Amino acid sequence: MARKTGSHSDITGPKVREAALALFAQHGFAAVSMRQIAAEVGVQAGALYLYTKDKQSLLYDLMQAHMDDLLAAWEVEPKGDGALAHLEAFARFHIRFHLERPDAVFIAYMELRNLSDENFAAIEALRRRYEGELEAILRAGQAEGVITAPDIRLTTMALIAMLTGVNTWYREGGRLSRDAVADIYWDMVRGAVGA
Amino acid sequence: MARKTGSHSDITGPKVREAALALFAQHGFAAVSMRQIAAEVGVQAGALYLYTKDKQSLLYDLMQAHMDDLLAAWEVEPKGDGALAHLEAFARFHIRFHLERPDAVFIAYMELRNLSDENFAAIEALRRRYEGELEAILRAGQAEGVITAPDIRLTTMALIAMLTGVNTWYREGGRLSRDAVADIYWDMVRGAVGA
DNA sequence: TTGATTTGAACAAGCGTTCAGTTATCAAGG
DNA sequence: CCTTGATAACTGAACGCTTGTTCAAATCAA
Repeated sequence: MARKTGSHSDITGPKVREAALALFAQHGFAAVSMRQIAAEVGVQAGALYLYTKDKQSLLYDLMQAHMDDLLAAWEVEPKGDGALAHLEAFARFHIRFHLERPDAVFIAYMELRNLSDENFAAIEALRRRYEGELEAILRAGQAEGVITAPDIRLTTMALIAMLTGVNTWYREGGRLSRDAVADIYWDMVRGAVGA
Repeated sequence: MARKTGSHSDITGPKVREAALALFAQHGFAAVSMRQIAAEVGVQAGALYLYTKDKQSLLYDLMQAHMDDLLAAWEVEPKGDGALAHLEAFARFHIRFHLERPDAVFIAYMELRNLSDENFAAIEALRRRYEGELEAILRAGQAEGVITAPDIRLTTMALIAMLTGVNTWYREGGRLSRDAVADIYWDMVRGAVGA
């Protein structure tokens, strides 16, 4: 039976994932060794295998948890009435959510090629589900006649790239607050879809 | 005196860079070994060191060559009259140039963290020069009163992210031709800057 | 005492890089 | 046209180190 209090595994487990997340984001999955992760946690390399099957699973678990968080958070996000309000909610949500966890976002975009085939397929499916959310909003907007876009699928990809791009340059404590950035990006999104 | 014809180094040198480009793009810099590159070229690992100082320089040379190509190609690109024509030229050029060399683009975006500090600074400087080109166009457009953007620097980053994003989903022989994609993206760019 | 947790050493394999030695290629001389 | 000598191009083995992973033994908390 698992120990309730004072159990180290309840502490070490999360610490392993946190350390792996930070190190993978900084140096890249392939460039980080299990010994580096272990050192960050304060443990010997062998102990990591009590918390992960292998290095590949460690990466996959991080990415999967991130995508699950993303989809779950969007599901409960207030969305307002009408396609345009829906679109604004999505843009603001996307920027906020991604700026709150830059390491996980970085890994989810950069380390796809280090996943095994099955793991890659699983993550890709989650990503497509998220893209599908935006795509549905745009189609609704088209049906309502509040947006004009010649190719919804293309617009979806363009908007996601633009919004995710914030992570590449935004620095905490910089010129603009997150809300100010979201305001400006929402304006650009609206313009791009002709609304 | 260097031999003129039949010299293998004139062939092997480029082959090394081509193989490294393809392998780095597919698996990532850190995940590719010198022996893998050598095998792709059809040579033993030691022979690579006749063509590159070390693995790090190989990466840097690829990225530098790519950025130089980019800046040189934009310099000679016909740009039309007025800021709006200029902006359209940039958008179409960016998409075309990037779609023509997806491997180099991928590496230039994904492997920055595997560069040494000096090499990173050098590549970043080139990237900023390119971003500066777009930024200057947007400022001119603002001065001419043909675009409306509350923050030019932000708009620059947003547009570049959106345009570069094409590389993540475009597949040769897909639904849309490159020109069709460029048409649609140019429409979105124009909308995003309120023109 | 029990069982979860961690150590520390070991494993075979692979890493980037170097270098003495071998092979291939061309220019010059006969 | 053939041989020779020079050198560019490359091999193959070796260097010291690091890699992911396993596991018997030690340590720890309850």
